[in-house]
Amino acid sequence: MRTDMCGQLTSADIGRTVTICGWVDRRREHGEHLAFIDLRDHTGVLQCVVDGSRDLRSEYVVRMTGEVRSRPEGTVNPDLATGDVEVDVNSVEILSQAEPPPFPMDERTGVDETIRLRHRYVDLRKSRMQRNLRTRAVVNSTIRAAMERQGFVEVETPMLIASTPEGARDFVVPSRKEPGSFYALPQSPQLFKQLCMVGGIDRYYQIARCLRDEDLRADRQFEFMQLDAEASFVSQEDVFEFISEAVADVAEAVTGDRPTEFPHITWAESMERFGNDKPDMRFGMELTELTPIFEGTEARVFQAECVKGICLEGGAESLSRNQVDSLVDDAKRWGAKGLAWMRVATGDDGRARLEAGVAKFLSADEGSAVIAALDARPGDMVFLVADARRMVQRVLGMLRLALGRPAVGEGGFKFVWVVDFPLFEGLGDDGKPIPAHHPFTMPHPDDMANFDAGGEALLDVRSQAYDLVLNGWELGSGSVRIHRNDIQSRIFDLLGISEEEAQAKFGFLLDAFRFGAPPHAGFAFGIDRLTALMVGEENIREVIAFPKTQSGADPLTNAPGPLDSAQLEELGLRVLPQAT
RNA sequence: GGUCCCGUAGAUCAGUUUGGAGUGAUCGCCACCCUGUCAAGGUGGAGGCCGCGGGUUCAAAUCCCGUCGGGACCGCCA
Repeated sequence: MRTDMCGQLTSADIGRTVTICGWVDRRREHGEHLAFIDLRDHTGVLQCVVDGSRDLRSEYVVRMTGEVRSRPEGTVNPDLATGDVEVDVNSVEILSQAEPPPFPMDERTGVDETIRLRHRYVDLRKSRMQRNLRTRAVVNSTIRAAMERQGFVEVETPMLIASTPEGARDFVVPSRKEPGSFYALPQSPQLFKQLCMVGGIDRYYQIARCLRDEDLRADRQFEFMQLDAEASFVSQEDVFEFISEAVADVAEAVTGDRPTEFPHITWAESMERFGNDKPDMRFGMELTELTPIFEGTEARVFQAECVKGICLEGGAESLSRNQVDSLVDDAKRWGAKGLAWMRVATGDDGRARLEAGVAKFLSADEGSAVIAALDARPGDMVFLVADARRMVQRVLGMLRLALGRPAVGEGGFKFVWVVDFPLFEGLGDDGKPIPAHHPFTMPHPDDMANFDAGGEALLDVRSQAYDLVLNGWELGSGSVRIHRNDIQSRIFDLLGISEEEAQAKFGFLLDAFRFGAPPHAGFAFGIDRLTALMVGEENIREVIAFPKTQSGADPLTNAPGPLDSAQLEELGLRVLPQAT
C-alpha cells in the first residue's frame, strides 16, 4: 500500500516515485493551484505539495503518490528531519475522512488529561505517546533478552486464582459454575513462581500483569506490569546480579549509557540518612544526626529522643517567610510537633551564626555545633526536627524531598539496592509482629538469636529482603524465600496464623514444600515505573496505552459500569442498594 | 478515611482577591481570497447552563454550603 515512511525520506531519495500513507498533520493553502500538506505517520512528518482544489483536512487519512524532489532554494526547513525534500504529489486518495480532532494535535498545548484519555486513540498519534509506547516495547524486549541470556525460562501463570487474604485488596471475579464462590486476580505471581521452583524450573521469569485494588497514584495503577523472576540455588547477591544486568541493559538500550553503579545501602542507614526506604540519591541534603548536641539542652523543643537537621543551601535568601510557614504546616501535617528553622548569617566575629526562627532558644555552643554538623554557611537555611526517631526520619525525609528533589529526567539515573529490611515492621495491638514483606521471607542468618528470643527482640531481626530503588522510586522488591516448613511454621506461629489457617490460605505451597523444595530467591520490578523514569515522565499513565484515572475509571470505555440483571442472576449476585 | 489544587467556547487560558451594564483573548472550526508556505497570511462568521444543585443578595462566573469530575499527596499498596 505504501513504499516509504513519511519521516524517512531524505535528499538521497530525490527522483524516486514514492507512495506514502498517513494523517494530515497540517495544511497550508495558497489558492486553487497550490497547497502544502504535512503528512504524518509514526516516523515523522513530510511536506507534500498538492494542488489547492483537494479538500484535505486535519487528520484525514490519505495515501499519496508522487516524486521526491529537493525543495526550491530558500525553502528548506531545518527544523524538520525531512526538511530538505518534499513530494510533488500527482495522486491523492482519501482513505478516511475525519472530524476535527477533539484537541490540538500540536505538541505544545497541554491538554486536560481526561480529554486525552477519552480520545486516547487520537492522543496516541502524538510523538510523545509514540515515543513512550515504543520505548516501553524496547524495555520489554530488552528484559526478555537479558533474562533468557541468563538462563531464565518464561512461564505463564494463571489470572484466575484463589484469593489469599494477606496483602493488598484483591480484585475478585465471581464464579458462574459455583455461584457464591469467587476467583481473585493475582496481586503478583508470587506463590506460583515459588511452585515453579519446586517444579524444577530453576530460573523462572515472566513479564506479568499484577492487579491490586488499592488507591491509585502517579506511580500506581490498578493493573501494572512487573518483571517477575525467581531462581533456585542462588543467594541474594546472585539475584542482585541478574536484575542489575537486566536493568542496565534496559538503560543502555533506551539512553545509550550503561549504568555501572548499583550500590547497596542497608535499610537502617537509608532511614537515618534519607528518612525513607527509597532514597533519591541524585542529591545530597542528607539528614544529619544532632541528638548528642542537644543532650542536656535547656531548650524544651529539643528535649527529645532524636534531633536531626538538614541544610538548604542558599535557603535564607531563596525561601520567603510565607514559604517557610507553609513548610512548617507541611511538617505538622506529616506528624511532627513542629519544624524548627533558622537562617545562617555572618556574625560580628565574621563566623557563621544562626538567627531568626528558634535561634534564640539555642546556646552559643549548641548553635555553633549545629552549624558545624550541618556544614552550614551564611545564606543557608537549616531545619531541625526533634521527636521520636521514626518521626524525625519521616518528617525530615519528606522535607528533604520537598526542598531538594530534582525534576524527573534531571540528575541522571541513580540506582541503589536497599538491603537488610527488617523482618517485621512493628508489633500490632495484639502484640503479634507485623510482617514487613510477605510471610515467606527468610530471616537474616545473623539474627536468628533475636528471632528465637521473640518479643521486642523480633523488631531487631533483619530479613533477606531487598528493594531496587531508582531516583527515589521503588522499582521493585524481592527476597530469599523460606523453603523449609519448620521455619515457615515458626513464622506463621509468630504472626498468629494457626496451622489450620495457614493450611487454608497457603496449604498448596506448604504441601509443595514437603515434596522437595530447593532454596530459592527472587525479585520483581515495575516496568511502568522503569519506563516512565527512562523517558522522563513523572506519571506512569504516560507510558500506558489505556490507563485509568485516579478514581479508577476509564473515560474511554466508561468502565466500571453496572451489569444487567441477567448477568447478575447467572452469577448468583445481588447488588445492595447504595447507602445514602 | 483525610489534606490541598483545578473545573469559563472544540482546545488553552484571562476575568473570581474587592459581586454590578454585554464573559473576553489566542488557537481551532466554517465560508471566501491567496502559486512557496512550514505554528502560512488576509477578510468575514458561527460557537458559552461560567461542571451541577441549593443558599446569601436589588444583583452571583465571582461570596457561602453541598455535590460531581479531574489532579497531587497522606493513609493504604504483605
